[in-house]
Amino acid sequence: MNYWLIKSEPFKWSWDQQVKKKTTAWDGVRNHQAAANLRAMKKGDRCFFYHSNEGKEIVGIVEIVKEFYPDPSDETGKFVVVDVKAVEKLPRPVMLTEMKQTKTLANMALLRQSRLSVCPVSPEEWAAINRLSGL
DNA sequence: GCCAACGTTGGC
DNA sequence: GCCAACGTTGGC
Repeated sequence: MNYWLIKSEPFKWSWDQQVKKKTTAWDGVRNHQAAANLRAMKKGDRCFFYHSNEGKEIVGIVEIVKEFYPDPSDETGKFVVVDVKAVEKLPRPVMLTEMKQTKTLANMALLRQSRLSVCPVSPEEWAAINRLSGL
């Protein structure tokens, strides 16, 4: 199983909305590197759900329930979506500042490339963040 | 509100 | 194909 992190501005789409709707298409990705990550996702993979701008923290975990297919909101037909389902809320959100202070996480794609909205997470990073959150 | 880091567009 | 100008994201 692979691990990922997906970002959303809570004003546009928040964790609470994700929980309420349960399963949704993760649409609107218009960056090729982020899209490549979406294409690499497999059913059953887990993703951290990160609130950008407002919050700047990981709040929950979602699971990939459907692998990539064309983004209905993209007229060019180049970009894709995956379906994600809310799995669990972190016992305690993990803030960006905490991640920056954690040595194991220094090389995280999230920290190195702040603009990338879909990033890979290594198993070590996944475990370290779970530890920070109290899971 | 500012700015760094990118990505994209368009003139040449 | 290069590069300047511009737009966007997201942290601070």
